[in-house]
Amino acid sequence: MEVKNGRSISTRRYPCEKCPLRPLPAFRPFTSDELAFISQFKKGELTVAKGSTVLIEGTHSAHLYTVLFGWGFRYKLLEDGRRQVLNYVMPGDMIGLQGSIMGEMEHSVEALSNLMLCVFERDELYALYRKFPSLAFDITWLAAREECMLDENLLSLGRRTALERAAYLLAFIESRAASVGLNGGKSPVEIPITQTHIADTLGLSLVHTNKTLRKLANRKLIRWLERSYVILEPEALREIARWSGSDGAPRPLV
Amino acid sequence: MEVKNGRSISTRRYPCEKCPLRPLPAFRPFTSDELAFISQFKKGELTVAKGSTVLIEGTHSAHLYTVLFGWGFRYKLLEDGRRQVLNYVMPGDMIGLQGSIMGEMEHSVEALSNLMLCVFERDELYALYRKFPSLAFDITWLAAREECMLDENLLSLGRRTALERAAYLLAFIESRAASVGLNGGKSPVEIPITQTHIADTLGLSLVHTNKTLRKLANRKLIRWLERSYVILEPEALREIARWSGSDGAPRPLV
DNA sequence: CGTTGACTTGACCGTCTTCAAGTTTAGTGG
DNA sequence: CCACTAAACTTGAAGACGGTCAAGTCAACG
Repeated sequence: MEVKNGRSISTRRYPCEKCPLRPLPAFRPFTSDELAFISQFKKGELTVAKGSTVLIEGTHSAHLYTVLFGWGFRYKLLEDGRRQVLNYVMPGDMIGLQGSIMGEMEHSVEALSNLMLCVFERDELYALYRKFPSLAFDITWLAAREECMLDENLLSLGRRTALERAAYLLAFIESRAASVGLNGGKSPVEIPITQTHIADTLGLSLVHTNKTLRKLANRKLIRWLERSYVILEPEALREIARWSGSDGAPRPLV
Repeated sequence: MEVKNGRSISTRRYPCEKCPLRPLPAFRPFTSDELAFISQFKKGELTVAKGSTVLIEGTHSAHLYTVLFGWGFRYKLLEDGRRQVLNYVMPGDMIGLQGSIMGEMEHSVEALSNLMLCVFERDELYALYRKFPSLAFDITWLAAREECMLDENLLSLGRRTALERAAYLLAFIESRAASVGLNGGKSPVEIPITQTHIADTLGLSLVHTNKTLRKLANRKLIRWLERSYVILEPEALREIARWSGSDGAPRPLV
């Protein structure tokens, strides 16, 4: 095993046939043909340490990844350092697709926890399109889903108040995390992010974010716990944000 | 010709072989095979009158469109009527893909000018994936491009000031419009939107948007002209927004 | 045991919102 | 052709929401 920059490439501990994600109800069932193709499409596993950067804005990447375990986030920077978190990445999410298709990464990705990724070759993506149209369709599906999430985030930043935004963000992350078993069996989901991350997601200052989260905590909708948030009442948060929630229909997993 | 709700379906005045968009340098060249397939994929043309709604959030659509002429915008609403404009659509942009793939539309689309659309059948999309992997790849390309634009818009809403946001938005629209000849040959691009649209895009109030645009107009970077804005100095706007601009590499057109 | 990163809290200030009252322009019907 | 209306834009004033500044506490870490 090779270790560098908080990254290490391991042998394949999780063959696709024994993928821990695939059996979850959140994902659509796959045919054995599809599974066999994905299995040879997958080149290995990459472990990224908490806090290190997976992909960097402005660079080219020879790889494409799917998250197997852990949390991360996508972000962009302004020249003077202002940072905007665009979305969070969780198990089942593909990262690096935009860079694979358009050439250069337009955003960066950082690990919020230790992260395990399935590694694919960018150069083989086109072969997938030629040989497995159903998987190609799935990849477009994933891109459309990401677009949907970004649309909702834009609505949030543009038109929701600070309290609504915070409620939306936490309810949103909770629902995604719960659907892929990120709570690890425990019922209230625990999100490993700092208030700085939340502030950079909501487009608010750190100070104001702190005061806003306190309001939610005072109402006992969330709880603070050693550098992470626990979501106690996702339903109440959704109501504050006036968010109906996402549909939860099974989605593809590549 | 049938007319209903400001919509009319015409015979095919623009066969794909004589597509006015395709020769533009903004689009990648296509093989004759691809062109032939797209030509039979296209079912007709739809004309939508300025101000009418093309697609509605929460509904299912049997169609998928590509914009041939004109301007429009995608938006989402909050229950109480707050509106967020997500992005603008211009010639060469595909609309309704998200709904075609995921079933239900998660946003609405409205025409800013009279709009002419190429109409495709949602049900034939999968056949395209089976028969023309190169076009399937192109569709993913377009989805990735949309994602890129949304990321930049999120950065803008979250981390740019009102003046920077306005400058970014106008420079952004200008560069997209210019690349597809929406200026109609005239050098400064004229954007047919109201200040209400701009406000709903920037996440600002109408009053503050008005005052912010005035600052840009006072510096002679933009000019107001009969219910539309003229962009005089895109370069200066980009500098205010600290935006480097998009790459301008040829993109696919389906 | 000093340093660092994360969180907290209060005070003050400015950007942006809201309210209110206008003007101008385009469209409509008498 | 003109009065009427609605939509879009404009402007000023007051106030709220959120930002910035400053000075803390606390836990983890070498």
